[in-house]
Amino acid sequence: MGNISKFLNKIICGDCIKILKDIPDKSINLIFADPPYFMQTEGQLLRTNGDKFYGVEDEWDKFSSFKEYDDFLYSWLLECRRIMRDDASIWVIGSFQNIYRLGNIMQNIGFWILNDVIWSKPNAVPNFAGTRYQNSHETLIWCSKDKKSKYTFNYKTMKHLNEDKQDKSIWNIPICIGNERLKDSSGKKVHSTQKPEKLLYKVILSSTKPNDIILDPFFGTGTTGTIAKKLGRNFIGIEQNEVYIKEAQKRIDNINIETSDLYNLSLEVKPPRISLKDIISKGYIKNDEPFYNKNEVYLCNVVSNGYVIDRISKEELSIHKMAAKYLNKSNHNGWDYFYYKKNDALISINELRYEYSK
Amino acid sequence: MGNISKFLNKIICGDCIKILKDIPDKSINLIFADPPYFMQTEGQLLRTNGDKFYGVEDEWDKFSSFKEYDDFLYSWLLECRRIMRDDASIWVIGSFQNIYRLGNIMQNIGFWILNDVIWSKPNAVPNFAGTRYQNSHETLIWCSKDKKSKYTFNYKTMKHLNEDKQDKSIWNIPICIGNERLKDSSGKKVHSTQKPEKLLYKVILSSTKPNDIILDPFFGTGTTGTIAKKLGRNFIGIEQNEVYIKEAQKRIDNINIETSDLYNLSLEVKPPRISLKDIISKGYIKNDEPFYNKNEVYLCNVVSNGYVIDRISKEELSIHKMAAKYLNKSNHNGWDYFYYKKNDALISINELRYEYSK
DNA sequence: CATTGATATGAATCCTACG
DNA sequence: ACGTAGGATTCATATCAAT
Repeated sequence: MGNISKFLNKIICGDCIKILKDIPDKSINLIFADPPYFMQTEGQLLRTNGDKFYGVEDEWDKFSSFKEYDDFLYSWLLECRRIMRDDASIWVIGSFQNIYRLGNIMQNIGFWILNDVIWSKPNAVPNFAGTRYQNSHETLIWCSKDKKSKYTFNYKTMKHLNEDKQDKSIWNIPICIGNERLKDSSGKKVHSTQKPEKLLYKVILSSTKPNDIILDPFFGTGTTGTIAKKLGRNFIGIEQNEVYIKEAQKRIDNINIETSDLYNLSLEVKPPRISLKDIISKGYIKNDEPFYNKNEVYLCNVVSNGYVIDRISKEELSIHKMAAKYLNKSNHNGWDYFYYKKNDALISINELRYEYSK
Repeated sequence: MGNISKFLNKIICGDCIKILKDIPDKSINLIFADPPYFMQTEGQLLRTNGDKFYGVEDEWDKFSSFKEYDDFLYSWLLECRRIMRDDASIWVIGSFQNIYRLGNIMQNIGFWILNDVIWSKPNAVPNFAGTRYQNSHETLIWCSKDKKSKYTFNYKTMKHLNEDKQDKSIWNIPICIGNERLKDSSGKKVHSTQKPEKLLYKVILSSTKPNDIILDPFFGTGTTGTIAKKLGRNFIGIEQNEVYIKEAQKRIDNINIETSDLYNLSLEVKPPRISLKDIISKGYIKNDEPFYNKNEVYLCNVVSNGYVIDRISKEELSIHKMAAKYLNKSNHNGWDYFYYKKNDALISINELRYEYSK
């Protein structure tokens, strides 16, 4: 055990579980894990023209049984949980072959599922033999440390990037091909399962803050580190394969942060928590000030205790309850609803909050 | 134990596990199960959108841990496996709260996952609090009885219904609303998680044959039975709630089979398995007959053993291997490739198979 | 240079009847 | 049970050659 700083923005070579044991307790903000899927394939698969299909034939994906695979998952997931800060969260990715092992074990350990997210692949490999539905997605599971723990979710950022609509649990992202796909000098793919950058953008952007520490126990060719750096986050990578590490390091070193347009994106500023009473007492608005709706209909007046009083019924309520009443709803944000007049111009009372807090 | 026929097209009222025990071994072609799930936040057993599940007087409400819920799943899934024919398959549906329990147990029991299918809901309920991604999908898991067992998949039917493209593991289907949604006399929905008919169409149409027996252990308001009847399949429903049973029975009785255009769809006809040798011996084509490609290029001649001999090299191969050779591929369907001449007209040899088998 | 067409390829639990 | 041979089967996209 020691200080976390010596691990920052490094790729550590070696066995994932052994290295995780060196990381201090509660030191990590986010974990992204893309473990071996334990694809139980036999023989070889031919394309419809008779060519061989090259899927995952790597040694790192071989396990003898579910038991052995489950034990492996328990080992690193337990370590992950230990090193997570109490307000950290964890993402894992898998496919139908392994995701029901992963999700089950994560629940057993005490992780609390926040979402399962479907990575929909528009250009997935077809089912050559026509024997099943084309498997055109993978599944991510996103968990907080336990049921009651806090976590980061940059809701507004994700909404903004989704054409101002609440982002959904299905993400349509092409598989990693073309220039983004790392290839060796002979043109062969370096890693059989390199993840697309867009996938990691969404994961990291939605569930971390700038300068957070993101750990990836199966670093591969470093998509997690690449995006962490582009978004101004710190990463820690763990990987056994030296070829992958070399390629990942080169890839990360080549990043020019200046060109990343998402780096300075900050939509998560929350309005200052100030009461109407504070605003009155500081003289930003006077007692008895008339309040209007956006259509300039005069509705109520300010009371010195921070409530408003209805023009006709003389009922006193908070701005939120009063706005809800006018809208015949059970609640509504009063800051967005009421306006006051200054030199005959209609001004949202919401602006007072920001003025006051300056 | 007894004959299966007494259960056919009936809704049986009572405890799912008890009733399953009465069903004979290996008698069912397909199981569709939409089980209740234990929602930890409420401490109650709920269906996949929040509807309370009505168990045998408090019995189901006592799930206080994953252990108890898992035991419940094991119980009925083991019975399901017993009553499945060796070439049967099973679908289950769930959401992130329970699907990782379900999938894990199904694998542990020995079921073999064929696909997991995502039901993408374009009109899902938004996340009002803005604390997570909108949960806009549910997950179905489709399994054969074990790794080596056969199963029905009507590939061509599904392709035909998907604009002649191979159907995918993500299905975009609106949640059940409008006229399809059953409502009681006061206009309240009868069942809060009634599944859309389109979902069951895809399940049943893709993985059963006409007259197959489909069992649904959590029948609810009978969408499974409704679609089974419309598609000329038999159903067996198990349900505890008498209100649901009454509505389901009414719904099924009202079906007019004539209105279903999918009832007579039969795209799964396979070409007759006949060898070229048979065709020669019956005189449909004569020894030494010249074969051409579709561009009328003379390539090879028929040999009496059912092979063809290349015009120039004199190499003898099966029609498939020879077609592949001409196309510089490792294999190809010879029936589609070769033509012969009759009265100067170029005719596909494929037609001979159908003529012969008439 | 733009357009068209051929070729390559990506986390895959990918055939089946018959002897 | 196992091997063999017949014969059924592919989608989206990037790249590169040809027009």
